[in-house]
Amino acid sequence: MYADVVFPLKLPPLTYKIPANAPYDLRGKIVKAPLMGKSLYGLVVSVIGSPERNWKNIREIESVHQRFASESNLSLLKWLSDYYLAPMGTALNSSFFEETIKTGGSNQQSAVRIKNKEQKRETENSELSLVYDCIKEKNYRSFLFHPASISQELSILNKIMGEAAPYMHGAIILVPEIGQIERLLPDLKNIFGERLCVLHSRLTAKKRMEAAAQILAGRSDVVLGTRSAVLAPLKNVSFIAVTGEHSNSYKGEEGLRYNARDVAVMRGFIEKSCVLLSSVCPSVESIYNTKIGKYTPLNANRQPETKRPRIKIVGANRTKGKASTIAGEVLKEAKNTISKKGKFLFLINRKGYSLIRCEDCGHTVQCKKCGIPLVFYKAKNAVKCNYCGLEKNIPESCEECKGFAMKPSGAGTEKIKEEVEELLGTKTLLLEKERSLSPLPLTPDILPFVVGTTYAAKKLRDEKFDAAALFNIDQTLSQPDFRAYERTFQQTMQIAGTIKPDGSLFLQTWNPKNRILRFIKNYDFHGFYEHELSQRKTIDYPPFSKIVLFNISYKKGINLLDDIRNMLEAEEIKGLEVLGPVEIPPILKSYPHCIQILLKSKDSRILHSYARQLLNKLEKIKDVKINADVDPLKV
DNA sequence: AGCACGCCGACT
DNA sequence: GTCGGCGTGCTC
Repeated sequence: MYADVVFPLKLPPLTYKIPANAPYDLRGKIVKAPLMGKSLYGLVVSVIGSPERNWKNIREIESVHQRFASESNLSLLKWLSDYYLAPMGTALNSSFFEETIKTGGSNQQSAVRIKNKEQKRETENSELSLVYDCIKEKNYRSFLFHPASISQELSILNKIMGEAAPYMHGAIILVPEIGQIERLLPDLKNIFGERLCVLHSRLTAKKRMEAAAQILAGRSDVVLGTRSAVLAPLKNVSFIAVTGEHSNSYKGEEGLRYNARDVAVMRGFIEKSCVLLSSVCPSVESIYNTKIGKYTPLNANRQPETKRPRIKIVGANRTKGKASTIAGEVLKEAKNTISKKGKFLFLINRKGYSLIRCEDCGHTVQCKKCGIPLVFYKAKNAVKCNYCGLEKNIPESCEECKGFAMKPSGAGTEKIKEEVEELLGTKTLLLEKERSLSPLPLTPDILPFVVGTTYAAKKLRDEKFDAAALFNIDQTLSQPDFRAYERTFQQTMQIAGTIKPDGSLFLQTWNPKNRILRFIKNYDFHGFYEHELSQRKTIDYPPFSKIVLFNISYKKGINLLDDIRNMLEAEEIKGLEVLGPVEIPPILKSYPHCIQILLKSKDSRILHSYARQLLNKLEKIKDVKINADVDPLKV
């Protein structure tokens, strides 16, 4: 008998001989086996009668250890590897396997103690009884809850957890960012006590190991954490919550590029658990999934419309020359706010002072290597590439038309700061990612004006402002990505959430008539989703199709582009659309060239089988690095 | 992940 | 001439 063993390395399962005296049920157990002259821990994923191929030297498993994976865990592992086009070892590596091995693997199972607080139960005739039933009876079902506010989102979650605690066996609660763990921790600690453990990427190796050991030993069966916690090594899972389900943070950009929200749904399906997705601004994709019956909407629990800040669309100053970037109406409101000792937030998603543009031909100075605009920093009197770090003097003449009319154009945080200080006679606090590392010099009581990127908005989430102005909404809307409108809508809703309910949010734009801005202004979720879905349908983009993005990084350009084009054209597959190949700016250092291919199909099986084939072919080419991204966020 | 092999720069 | 840098490839 032979066993397929997966190691936590970038490798597919490897075949080993099972020693005669080995226990019978090896599947899911940890074994020690020789690999490259060393002895390594791996996971048995299947037991087979004979090896798949005649390997020259099949070696024997050295020792058998504790169980790591249940049947469900193995199914999930397999799915992760298939779906995200990664070797199984990569999937295992993301699944707390190393942490388990290093703890020495305590094997004893202590019974889960359930705090059985007798709480008065109002007869629940709301939709929530669907959720409770689903948890109690171990049925798979995914729900989508669209609360009116973050506090409502969290209070529903607490209510469910409190109610279902006695019959919940295994639960995962996901938050998009580490900072949001704090908000849920006290209440969950109160409900679950010792059953609760926290899991996120910034835990020390030791703490992560401790958490893994607690979970594996069955002492912890409720896990609160970020993205990676969706793969917590729980034996049973009866409830998975994904808060802020629209968040981009759930998608990984390296290693196994999984989307924790989608993994949550799949894990729920495999484990027969209740999955609750929630967001104050759900993703278009999730809304679509409620429309096709994949998710069950929870509408009745949405509170009646709460008061929200007024959103005002303001046209940008059209007069050329001396006119300020900040529109008169915004300035007036800012003055008004400061006179009342209120707090005003200026937001612009561009660092530095401005860009440099040729007034003759309209060309913007760009980084030749990265193909993105160079940012002008006034204090340094230099332009800088925020991507590769290149810094140089402002070019005297235009590289396109050779003219000499190079002028600052557009605005960044520095320029807004300069204008605010000049026009309102007040100091401002500049809050940017690199500039002010924690602890923040946060004194908005003294400095009512804060200028920053949207990073500032995140940092200041719990700081309620009387009013805010957003300057770069046109740029966000016009990003060359099919999700640009969705992101703009979500970001703006998020910013609106940081303003007092009776306050105002100003959106300064060159196109006040833009349809998306109307949806935003009116908090018209329904209208926005309908509009966006119809747009996506006409161009056949997600959620009406599935996509996989390939990045092929390579060193020296013999005609790889032509080779790949020929390779793709050789076989045309029905129901599959191939966009590219196109040259794009390099993404890996030491690989000066990059080619991109986008695969798109309505049928995810066609898409995946072709993507896997293509990946195998591309990996055979020498001196290339292939990166496959399934369900990419940025296209 | 580690470990071997291989191809260009610094140097006893 | 060699030593050694890391960049690349392989592991049943």
